[in-house]
Amino acid sequence: MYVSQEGIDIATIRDVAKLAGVSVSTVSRYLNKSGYVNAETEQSIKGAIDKLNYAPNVVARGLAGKKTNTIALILPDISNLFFSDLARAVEDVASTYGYTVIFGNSDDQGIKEKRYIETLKNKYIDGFIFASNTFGPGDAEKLQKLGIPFVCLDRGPDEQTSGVVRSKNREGAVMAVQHLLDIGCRKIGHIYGPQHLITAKERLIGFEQSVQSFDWYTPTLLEPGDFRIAGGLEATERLMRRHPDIDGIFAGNDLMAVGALKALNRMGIRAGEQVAICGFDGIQTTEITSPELTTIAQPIYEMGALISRLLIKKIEGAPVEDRLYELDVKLIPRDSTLSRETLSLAQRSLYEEEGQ
Amino acid sequence: MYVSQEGIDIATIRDVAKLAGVSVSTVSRYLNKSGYVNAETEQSIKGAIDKLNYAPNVVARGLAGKKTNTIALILPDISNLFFSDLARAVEDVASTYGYTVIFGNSDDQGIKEKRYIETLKNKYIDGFIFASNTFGPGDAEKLQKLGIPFVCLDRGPDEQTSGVVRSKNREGAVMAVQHLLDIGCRKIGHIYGPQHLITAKERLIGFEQSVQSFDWYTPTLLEPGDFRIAGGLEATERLMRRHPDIDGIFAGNDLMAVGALKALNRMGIRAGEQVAICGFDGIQTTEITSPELTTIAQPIYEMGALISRLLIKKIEGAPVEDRLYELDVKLIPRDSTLSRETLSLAQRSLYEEEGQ
DNA sequence: GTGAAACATGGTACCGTTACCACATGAAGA
DNA sequence: TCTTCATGTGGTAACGGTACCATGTTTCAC
Repeated sequence: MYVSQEGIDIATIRDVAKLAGVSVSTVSRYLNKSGYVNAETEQSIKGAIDKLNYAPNVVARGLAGKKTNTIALILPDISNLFFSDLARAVEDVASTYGYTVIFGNSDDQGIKEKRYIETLKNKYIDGFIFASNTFGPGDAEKLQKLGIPFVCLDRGPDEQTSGVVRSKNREGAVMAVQHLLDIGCRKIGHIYGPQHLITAKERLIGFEQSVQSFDWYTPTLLEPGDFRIAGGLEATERLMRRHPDIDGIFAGNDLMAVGALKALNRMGIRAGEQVAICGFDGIQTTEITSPELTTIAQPIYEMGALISRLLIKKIEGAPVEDRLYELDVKLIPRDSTLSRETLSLAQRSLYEEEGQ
Repeated sequence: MYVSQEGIDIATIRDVAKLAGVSVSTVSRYLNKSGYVNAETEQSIKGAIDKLNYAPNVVARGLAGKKTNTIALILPDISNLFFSDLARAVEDVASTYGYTVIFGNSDDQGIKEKRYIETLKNKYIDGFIFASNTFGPGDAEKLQKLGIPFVCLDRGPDEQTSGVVRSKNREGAVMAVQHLLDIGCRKIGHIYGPQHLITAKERLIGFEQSVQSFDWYTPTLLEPGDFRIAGGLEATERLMRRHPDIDGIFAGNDLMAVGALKALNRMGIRAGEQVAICGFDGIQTTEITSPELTTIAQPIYEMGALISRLLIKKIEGAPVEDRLYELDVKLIPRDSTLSRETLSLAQRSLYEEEGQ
């Protein structure tokens, strides 16, 4: 059975003041560099702090100053590869600036999200990062009223009211199609994600933009998916049944691309050779499949780093433009999109690697 | 540029008291159910709270009562699949009990871990979960002195001083070997993880235990890896070069098993048919490879749920045994370990699925 | 009828900081 | 000499709760 020890009392600012022979005000000024402190006094305070191993109580500070050096990261699901990468970046940056990160899983349910906002607002959280898709104008207004800064991933509650970080989804889709065309694809299908997600929508638009002028293009080359493996798998099956002559698939995200890979595998179709596959996101998993997945990589880490830096700047009152920050995506060609040339190249590099 | 709005002042307990026509003490008693409150009084307090949309300030509560309803989860790296799954479970349970979760990435560096402890102890964190491998007796003693409860994943600072949750690693290794033998393997290698990790050590012991009586066994069938994909890949290459007749590999964790798969693939060896592979952990990724990976699955979610439930019980003073909680692992046979029989079974199920 | 126990409520000193104001000193400029 | 201002320090009321103590009223058993 657990028995709390307690007892050990931690030094307070009063203890420091007493030991240093000054007032708490002076110690406080020293700690916050918020006023005059004589050089000698400073030394004796420093000594007292060392001797007592004193560290300011952040809770008391929080109460007095309404600032807790804590930010909240609300995302759909931390166990989702994309978001755990993002979380890592956010925490890295936050801890550099002396902030602590609280996370919450919304499962894209508005109620859960609101619950986090409620709970955390009276914990004096300094700011929020929303990577969740259910964050709406109502929530934004509430936070604004409370004076709590926030930034959003992918989509803001409405343009211009908050910083939004996302990557160039439309442009990425165009790159994907171009790449598929480059390697020789002549009939490309697209598995698109849930259209309430701006990322999915933009990628679909980019795809349509790129292919509509081709005579092989028909809207039945579009197939809905759910941004998950299973959805990608089923969508691919439907798509291939409808258009057995497809030679390229652009999946709206990597997980669906993995599903597509599985589907082709089951159907006995060689992915990368008979049908090329290109995903979107650049999650770690794309390196694990075989063939490895070609993908349009979002700079996930950079996005996380940028978004938390933006938030911290807002919190600390630095000038921050409340606008859309669109980051570049990058094509990472791998074996799931082999052209005749790249095929031979890939094989050559394979030999080289074996020779090491 | 961001301009904090502030202004909107939140109702305090004093506002509630005034509106309800009672004293703050009475409201406080009502809120905490910590004393007598008349039924009528209760109603008017309830009314006032509703009208003012009052919610207690957790920071003030924290200062007064040294309890913040916040726990910290210190893990090596949130972007690691295993730990993000774990984090999900921890947060799920914690939020059920009204707790908020702070996370920190230690990268298995003791210094970072200590830094988190320092930072968080004066945030009046209620308790710690350490999933990090650098948590030592010194840290434990410090927390104990401070009266801050903690629990550990996999390994405690020393037996009996804290709750430790892990799974049956040794037993799992035995299961893995048995499975490989069952499907017909006659020469099995093992890629073991870093031996300062108790999980890696136990799995190695389990492996040795299971194979040492066979005449084909020789210590050169053991190969070190780093618990990551690259390490597993290289280890497999070394292993296969040394023993080209190996027909089964037990990798110390799933990531290394993925590496092994990649290595075999490069060498032109059909994983699952010529050489069987079994991993350990049960991370999501094992379903993504092809062939899909057989693995000894740890009950990751249950482990996370249990560990946070233990911590919360400790925090709330409920009786908790400070002991080792060992959870069962489970063999998940997949295509990377096909026996002749299972091979035919697998193919049959494949046809069935296609027929759907 | 009386004392004890249960019920009900209010006052206020903390919890550990910060922010503001008051005050003192010495140097510089008019 | 008298302001003015930079420097340096201390006192203390917040911040928003909780917890303890004091005070009063009922209720009820003996």
